[in-house]
Formats: sequence, C-alpha cells, structure tokens
Amino acid sequence: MANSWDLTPTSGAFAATVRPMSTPAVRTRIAPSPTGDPHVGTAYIALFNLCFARQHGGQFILRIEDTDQSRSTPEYEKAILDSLSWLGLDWDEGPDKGGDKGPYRQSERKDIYREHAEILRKSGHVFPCFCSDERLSEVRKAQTAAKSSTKGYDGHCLSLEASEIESRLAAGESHVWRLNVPREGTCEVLDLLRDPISIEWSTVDMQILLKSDGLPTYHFANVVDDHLMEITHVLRGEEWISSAPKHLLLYKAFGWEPPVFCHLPLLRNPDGSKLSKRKNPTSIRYYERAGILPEALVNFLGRMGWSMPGGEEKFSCEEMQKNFDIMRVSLGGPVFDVAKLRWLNGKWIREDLNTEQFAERMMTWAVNRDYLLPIIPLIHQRVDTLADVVPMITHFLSGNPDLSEESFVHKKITPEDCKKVLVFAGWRLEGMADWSSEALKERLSGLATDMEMKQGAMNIPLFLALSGKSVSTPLYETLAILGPDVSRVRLRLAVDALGGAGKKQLKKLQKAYDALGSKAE
RNA sequence: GACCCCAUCGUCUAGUUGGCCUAGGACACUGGCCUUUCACGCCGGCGACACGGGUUCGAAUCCCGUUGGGGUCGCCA
Repeated sequence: MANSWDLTPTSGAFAATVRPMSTPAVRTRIAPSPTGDPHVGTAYIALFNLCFARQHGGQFILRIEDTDQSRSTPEYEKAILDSLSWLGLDWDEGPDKGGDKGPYRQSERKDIYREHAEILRKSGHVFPCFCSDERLSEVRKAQTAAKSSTKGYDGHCLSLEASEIESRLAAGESHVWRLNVPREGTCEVLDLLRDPISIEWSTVDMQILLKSDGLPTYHFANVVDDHLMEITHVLRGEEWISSAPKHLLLYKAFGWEPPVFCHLPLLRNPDGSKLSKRKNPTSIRYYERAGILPEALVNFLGRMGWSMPGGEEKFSCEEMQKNFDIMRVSLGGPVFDVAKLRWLNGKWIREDLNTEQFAERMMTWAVNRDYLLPIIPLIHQRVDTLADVVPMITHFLSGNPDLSEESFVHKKITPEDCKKVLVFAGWRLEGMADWSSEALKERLSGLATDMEMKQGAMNIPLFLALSGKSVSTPLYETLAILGPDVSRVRLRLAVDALGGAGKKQLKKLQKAYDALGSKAE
C-alpha cells in the first residue's frame, strides 16, 4: 500500500503547452508573504506567472500568505502590493481587487482550513502531535549527533493510543496537526522543465499542517487555496522542489488533481548563493529609490533565466507576454548583476524617454512636493540662500556615496571604531517594521552610551555612510527619509569600504555586541 | 552530513529534432573612431562548451561517472 501512491499529476508535461479547449483556462498566482520588504525575487516569480497566464489567455491571481501572525504586517502587505503595481505586474484577482474565489488573504480563510483539516483528520491523513519544543529539539540534536541520514519528526505521537489522544484533546492540551507521511516508497514529482524527480518518502518530514495557534502552515494553506482558487499551473522557486512531495500527498489525500508544477531557478548573489539582502539589495523599493525605471527592472528580471526568441536584450512586459514560452527557461541560477541592470536602465532612459517624459520621471521620482516636504525642515535653519539647499541634500537625490578607507579618517574616532559602530548600528536596525524617526531614535540613541562613546563621535561614521560627508542632516530623520532599504545598503557599503567584516571579525563583534547587554534583537 | 536540482566566456545568455559551431549576441574589461570635455553611438580586442569515459561516420548537444555550484532538512514562507 505504501507503494501505491500514484501521484502522476495531470497528463504530463504537455498539459501546459497544449491545453485542450475542454480543460479550464490557465490560472497562475503569486503568493507573497507580507513578512518583509517587497523582494525582487517575488517580482521575478510574479512576472513569469503573469506572462505564462496571459500567454494562454488565462488569469493571474495575487494571494497574501499571512499565516505567520507574528511576522506579517499590513504595512508590508501594502508595500508588496504597491511595489508590484509600480512594476506594472497587474493581477486579475487579489485582496484589493476581489474576485469570486476569495478571500485572497489567508488570515481570512481560517474556517476553510479548519474544515479541510477535519476532512484529513477523518481520513487519517493527519494526526495530532503533542510534543514540546524541547523534545523536538532534543530529537533533532540526537539525530545530528548520530549523523542520522534522516532528520525530522520521529513519529512519536503517531503511536499514541486513540483513547489517550481523545482525552488529551478533550483536556485542551496544546497540539499541532501533522501530515501522515508514508515511510516507504518513492514520490515522483513532475516538473514542466525537468525529468521526473524521484524522492523517497522516508526523506520527507511529517510536516506540521496546523500550528498550535490553529493557523495552517504554508504547505497546507497553499494546497487548499491553489485548489479552491483553481490554480492550474504553479510556477515557483526551485527551493520548493524538496517539499513538493508533501504537497502532492495532500492533493492525493483530498482526491484533487494537482496543478502542473514548474520550478524556476533562483536568483543568485554574485557569489552564487541564493539572493539575500545580506549580500545584495533585494528590496524592490531600493531599486526604485536608486533611480531604476520599473520597465527596466521588469525587463531585467525577464532576462533572468529567459530569453526572447530573437535574442533581443531590451523588451517590454507586453512584448515578453506576447513571446513568452516557458520552454525557453534555462535552469542555471542567474546572478543578479546590478551592473547589467544599470546598463539596461540607461538604455530605457536614452531610447524611450523624450525630454518632457524625462522631466516628468524626475518629478515623480523625487523632485516633487511630497518627497521634498519632510526634507526641508532638516535644512531650513541652515541655509542662507535657496542655492545652498541642493548641496546639503544630495544624499537624498543621488546614488550611494563613494567611500574609501580614507573617508573614515577623523580626529574624533578611529576607522576601527567606525566599522564597529556601523556593524552595531546595522544590527540594532534589523527587523524594524516601524521606520519612523521616533522609532529609530529609540533604537539607536542608547548605542553610544552602551558603547561608552560620545554621540558626536558615533554619528560620524553613520553620517559618512549615509551621506558621504561627516556632517549632514539630522541622523534619525535622514534614516527615516532614506528608508530601510537604502539605509541598510549604505551601512553595509560603508563597512565594505572599511575592508568589510569577515566571519571571524563578525563573530568577535557579535560577542562585543552581546556584551553591551542591550535590547538587541 | 543526507536528499534533490543544476553545469557554455568573470556575468546574462544563443545553441534545444546531434553535423550549417574554427560556439553567436549582450554586460563588464580593453584598443580605436566620433567629439570643445565626459557620456552616448560606432568599429575592433580579450574571453567559455567543468573533467573523464562511452554511443555515433560525427557531440556543447545523447548516456554513465567524477568534480563543482546551489537548494532543502522550522509551529517561516
């Protein structure tokens, strides 16, 4: 029986390319999680889903995956919607647009998940697990120590007596629901772009489907929603391949036909690892602030892993949709090369903007009332003529400052301390959802005292990092206006200018940082 | 470490039914032209089929192995 998992989805690879008229129209989706700044990787996956859907005359849906209550915020959700809109990646159905398959926000679908969990409970595909965090981490530790090839949940609660389960549930004991994964046989995952992938069930974890807060995890909500929203093709990042068996198992358990899967290569840092904000700016808003045109960014993302049949470098989103062919996706992970993005952006500026449009773009980008208004109070009392303004605010209108080690030579602080301040400040600013000047002040003001350093000295490297000058507009307001994306990148660039911080040094700094006894996160 | 994915210039890629590939284009780098400067633009240069076995008359293209890179192994997605 364990071997009888016939999980062959649809009719194979041709289903996507030659979908007969009788089958439902193509429906794809992007399902971002509002737990951070809008990521270029989200835009990249969204673009391919959009092009694929449009190419087949189908719909593209936006769904918010906010089941992680502790990290999801409405601000991030708005930022993601705004950024995708800015890029022109428009969706047909979504939390803001509505549609007849809603709601499109997972936190508003709790009842749906509960009902579906009940179905699986009755069919025995899920089981309650009462294990504590402590026990789980011990199991994990033991597995690591034993160099066990299989890691993950050991199936402890699977062997509980029915009567015991009933009484513990009745007593209201905290528990989660796990997926009952077979321990034998293999699962075959079909992918539009590669040969069938065989994965042993024994290597698949008994995934938690329903958390103790009653909310589903990604794996569960995702399958239920994709089915209910009639998603026909799932184009997602390669990182999901290893959890595809769980998803397939869920479709099987519900008796549903799974969508066609297509795992796209992951965007990479210059060193080849998965694109991450530690090593590369990843926020869409950063690129917007850096003066990248939305059409150029979309064009560039379209060049990642895909090429026009005619080999064109520059093309619009419409042209991409018209010429899109999923089979032209190449599987090697593309490096997000900012230098090439710049060139492409320049090409769009030179070739597609006339003088008037260029001026308009400058105005919508930064030379406008809304952008200038919060900046004026910072320089108002310091200027004698209007002509004094621009030199004082260039850091709000230019790219990142050009810094070298010499930039940090100052009588009030040594370059080594500069680096320390920059790294520590970066850590203090991590994970801040509220990026107002007040919140920033609260976070940063204690740092100088903690480091037994004068505020004046501490500000020098920060000013340098943010503006390229050791004297600049007030710190917290400057950070607030620059925003988290630009600010973080500039702090990192400044550390790099100081020779960067290697693993060893970071470890040492971390130790010193922890010793501050601060309210670090 | 286990499992899985991937593999053409430093980077993005063309090449997809094996011969038209002495491997094409673009970014970056570089030489020159244009030009009052710089940039743009134009012309040129540098530069890759990871390695080893097969299959074949013939392989970047197919198969196997090795190596390398990446991903996953959370009550995150």
